[in-house]
Amino acid sequence: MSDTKAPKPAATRDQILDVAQEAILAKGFGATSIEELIAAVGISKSGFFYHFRDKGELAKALLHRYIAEDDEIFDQIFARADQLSEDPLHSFLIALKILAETFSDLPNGHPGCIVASVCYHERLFSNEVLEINKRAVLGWRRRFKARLERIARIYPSRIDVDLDSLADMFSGVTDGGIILTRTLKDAGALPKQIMLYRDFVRLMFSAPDGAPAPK
Amino acid sequence: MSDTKAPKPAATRDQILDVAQEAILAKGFGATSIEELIAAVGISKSGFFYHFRDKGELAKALLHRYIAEDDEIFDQIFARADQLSEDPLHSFLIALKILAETFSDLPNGHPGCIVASVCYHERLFSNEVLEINKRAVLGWRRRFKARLERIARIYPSRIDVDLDSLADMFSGVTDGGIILTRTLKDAGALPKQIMLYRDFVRLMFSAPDGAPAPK
DNA sequence: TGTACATCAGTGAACGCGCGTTCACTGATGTAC
DNA sequence: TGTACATCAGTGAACGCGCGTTCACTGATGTAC
Repeated sequence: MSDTKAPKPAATRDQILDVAQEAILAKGFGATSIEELIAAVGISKSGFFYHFRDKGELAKALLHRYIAEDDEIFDQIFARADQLSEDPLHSFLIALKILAETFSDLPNGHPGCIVASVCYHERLFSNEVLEINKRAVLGWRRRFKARLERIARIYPSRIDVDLDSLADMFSGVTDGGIILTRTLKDAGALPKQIMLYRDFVRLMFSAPDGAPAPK
Repeated sequence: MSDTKAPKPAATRDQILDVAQEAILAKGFGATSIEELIAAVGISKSGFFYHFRDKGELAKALLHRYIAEDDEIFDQIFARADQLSEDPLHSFLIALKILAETFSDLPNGHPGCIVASVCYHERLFSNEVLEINKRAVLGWRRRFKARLERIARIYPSRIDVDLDSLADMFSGVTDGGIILTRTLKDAGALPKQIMLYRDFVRLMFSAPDGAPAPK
């Protein structure tokens, strides 16, 4: 169930996951064959089935890895933002800025979101995988909602808003921004969308004169 | 090149497109077989190839149809909103409300966006199809930007914002909202996200006291 | 009105390839005593 | 230190099925004269 942390990095397995992720984000799960993965990694087909019982287990492992990496990025960025400001609103705005810059630095734009890919292939996956996907989005909601609640406790909001939805909006804007970036072939689209989300939060919790102000 | 409008509705062709759209949004293009489509429609495989030269042409036709239907919905909703208010901001806010309600009325949530699906299968498609996809997003940008410009001419904006990106944000929030709806299995997620986008626009162009006000 | 031909909307059979999966096996390394 | 066994990280061959595509053909309807 849980990914046991191997002491050795199991390089081959990770290589399979790497090429699988790239291929799946560009062609979809159904159009990505085991054959092409092993050709890229340089192992035999049986080598693949040594690491994964079947193709579905590859999907599950990919999703687990993606979510874990994502969580780590958020942990780091929020920790850094908290170092830079103790004010919850300012820290949140800093974190969003860092995030936008992080995405800006990817030369070809964000490579794509596995969670979004899974959701557009849902009939191919077991309920277990779909549940993992759902829990990932709920995890991001929890993370962002906690920040927004700390802000709302200090700053009066200019409008009445459901913090669950506002937290979800980050995931939505990001996944939507990735689609914009890929469709328009414009690496700048995603960071701009995140900065707009940031503008929204700033505007919502700012004093009427436009500048965010503590109570 | 252009879809010639057949006088007869060519029922079989549309049936193929219907079942193809449903399957592709749920499993992806690569995992959707011609075999299953003809089984659902009740024709032979050769019948399929009478209507579409190959599988790629099916994708192109699907995308064309989706974009055309989408444009028609926007035309109708914006026309209705313009009937209800002559003020560009109020009309825009009304249109977004109607849109959110339209999506709310879909009992199982939005069935999915073909443009997003294509973007997550880009390596499966010709440059021609990817260009059609891009033009669709640019078309939505143009449509929303025109509205936003009319608003910005009358209402002072509380923050400096790029109207292209703000227009794109609608597409992004919608595509992101669809992913939220599907992943969380919560039909309400998409309308809530659209209402948040609406809040953002309202807040941005409102007078400092919170209520939108003409100049 | 009759006849010839064209077009429309398909059918049926066959093709070769690549897919995911299984199975019996293997050589290198690790562990117990 | 030597030996026996277990585990790890794979190999190689074979499987049967379903895939997209092609080809020659067909019966019903439309059009020209």
